[in-house]
Amino acid sequence: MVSMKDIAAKCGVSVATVSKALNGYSDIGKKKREEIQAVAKEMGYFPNSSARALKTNRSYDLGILFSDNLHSGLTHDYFAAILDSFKVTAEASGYDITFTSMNMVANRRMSYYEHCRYRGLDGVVIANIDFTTPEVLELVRSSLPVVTIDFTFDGRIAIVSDNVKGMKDLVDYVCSLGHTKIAYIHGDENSVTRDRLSSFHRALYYHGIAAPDEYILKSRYRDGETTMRRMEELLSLTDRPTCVFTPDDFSAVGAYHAVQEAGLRVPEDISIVGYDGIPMSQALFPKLTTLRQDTKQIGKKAAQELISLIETPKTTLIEKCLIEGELVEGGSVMNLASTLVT
Amino acid sequence: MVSMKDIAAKCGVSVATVSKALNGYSDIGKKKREEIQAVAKEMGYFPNSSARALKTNRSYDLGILFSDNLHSGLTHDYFAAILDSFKVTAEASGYDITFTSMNMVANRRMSYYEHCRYRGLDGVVIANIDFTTPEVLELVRSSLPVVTIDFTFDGRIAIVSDNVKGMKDLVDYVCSLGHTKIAYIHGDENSVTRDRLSSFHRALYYHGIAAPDEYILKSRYRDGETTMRRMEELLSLTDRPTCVFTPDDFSAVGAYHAVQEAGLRVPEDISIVGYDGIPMSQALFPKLTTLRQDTKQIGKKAAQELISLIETPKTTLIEKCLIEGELVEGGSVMNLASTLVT
DNA sequence: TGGCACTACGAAAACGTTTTCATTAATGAA
DNA sequence: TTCATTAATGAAAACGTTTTCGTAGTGCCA
Repeated sequence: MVSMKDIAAKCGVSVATVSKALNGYSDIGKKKREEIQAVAKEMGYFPNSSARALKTNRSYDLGILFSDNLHSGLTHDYFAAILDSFKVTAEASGYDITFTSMNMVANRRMSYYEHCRYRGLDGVVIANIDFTTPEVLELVRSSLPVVTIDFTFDGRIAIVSDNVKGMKDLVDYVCSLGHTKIAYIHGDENSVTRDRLSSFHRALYYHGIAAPDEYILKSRYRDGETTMRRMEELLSLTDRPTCVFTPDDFSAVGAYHAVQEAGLRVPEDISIVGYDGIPMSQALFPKLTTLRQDTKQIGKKAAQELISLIETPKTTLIEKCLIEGELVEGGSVMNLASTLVT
Repeated sequence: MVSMKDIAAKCGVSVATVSKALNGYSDIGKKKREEIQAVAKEMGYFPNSSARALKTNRSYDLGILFSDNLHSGLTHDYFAAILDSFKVTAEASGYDITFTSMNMVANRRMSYYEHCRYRGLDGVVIANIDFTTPEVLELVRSSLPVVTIDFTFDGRIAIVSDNVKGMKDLVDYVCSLGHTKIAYIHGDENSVTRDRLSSFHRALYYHGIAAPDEYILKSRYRDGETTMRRMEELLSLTDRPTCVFTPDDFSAVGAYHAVQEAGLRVPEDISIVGYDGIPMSQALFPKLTTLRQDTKQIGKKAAQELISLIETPKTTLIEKCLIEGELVEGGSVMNLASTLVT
């Protein structure tokens, strides 16, 4: 590895001069600076991030904390898409990305926070994880720059998909097609679910509709099996809903299954809507009507805010950023209104 | 940040002693060692990876080089699953994972190789990328420990999904169900495609079948649209195949579409098989018959081999590791044999 | 000519480790 | 008691940077 010392020797200057020349300091003569830069390029010099980080306490490396559980972080379409976008934005700003885990180091399991300190990460983005564990709380309460996704902490920047508006849009759409008997199979209890559920009820209320208790069932996110069983329960009701909301696109497939098993059709016999707008949703028959979350924007915004927090903390507003999604009109919701009219 | 110096001061020993005690050297008295370790834990000491890396030239950080193209790396189910498994195995061995990109540093765009040197990565795994670009070749030809996935370089360890056996299994299965008119819409030209295509022809040959030219069409991986159009061409043939192989599960959906648009049914009118075995494939109607690639094993093996290459290079065999997949029997292939018998 | 303000550069310390080698203390043998 | 051996510890250099501060050199003005 060619170091500044080598360049200094070759140019007959000091290491300090090389450092300044390469970093564009103004107190090095133009001629000498250009000579040094030329030699550096010619010798194939590259800085050593460890040495630099050691001295400056800046690593230009961001941590991402995703669920440690096997097969729920990277293989989760929604979060994978966010991560992808986050990565693109961060890299464009000169930052690298490292996964934050609870590795072993020095014969001891490190907590997330300890891991970040160990690696000298400049900041962390947290997503898709149980935000209530002590390890996550330790990290969130630390002095490290942190941005959370789809979860809000006091005094921390949060990038949140606008579930309230998203759900309202879906309800408005479904109602506009004449549905009044609308059920909701929702996901696990958490803040996202709470937002969607209350928005669901409120939006219905504005349309003068109240969903009976037996129309509100609990499943789990990305769990097609459970959602299928809940769907079966709904189908067996004497007063069956005309439209069913599912936790997400993936579990909506379970609902499709249940309908088919019962010898019925989507949307002729019953309508189904999803949530997320992952590519798969538009590969189903019929295409799923769903709410596409703006993963690209969420990831980009998260990176921008985190970097802003790192580089210009004083001028960075600590706030909750709502990112709106977009309704995707598939063919899984029947138009009851036009049926009546015709 | 509490450093070894602080511990040394508190224990009244030298920094060298602290370092050795913490790293379990045998030439520190048991009593003193334990005392130092206790104080370190009490003071919340954690090593500084930058300082350590600077001194030892070992970062315990692995690079992963995935496609830089937006929406084709992380959001690609197959590679996301491999990465997930790689991450789990690497972290269990005390390694962190950093994305390798072509970031800007020191006013210059770094190549992949330069980036690895800059970060002092101990090794890199390369996957899902155009292996023929100069930047990738530079990396592969460098002295860095490298493991490639689904691509073979001379003198480099490669972890490769066994496409030859996988395709053979699929063909054998389909033939065992009585199919003889079998088409293959294959993906872009690359080594994976070549393996599958030649295995397809050879397996058919063993069954005494030769696929006519018009049964071999070219589409692209993960491209439902194009695959749909190819499927339409096949459906319009006077001598239509009874079974069609698609590039992968995702594009198989396009084939499903084409069949439906033509007013036909899968598998009654035409059979379809996919490749990959991603979760989505089992959410289709009917469930797709496909070959599930063992992503968990591929990722795990890649991590194991890479770490072995780093830690014990002399005893590490440079070889191509074939990972077998598993046939997933969905409902998308019609049993022509039993139809005849019954 | 002396004084002053710049400009351009270098010496050296520091960041937190690891590791070599020397040194001291303790132990055992004679 | 003395010498040799082993065990335990520390001093110091080194890794590759950044950054502070000092110092020559230069030009300018009075």
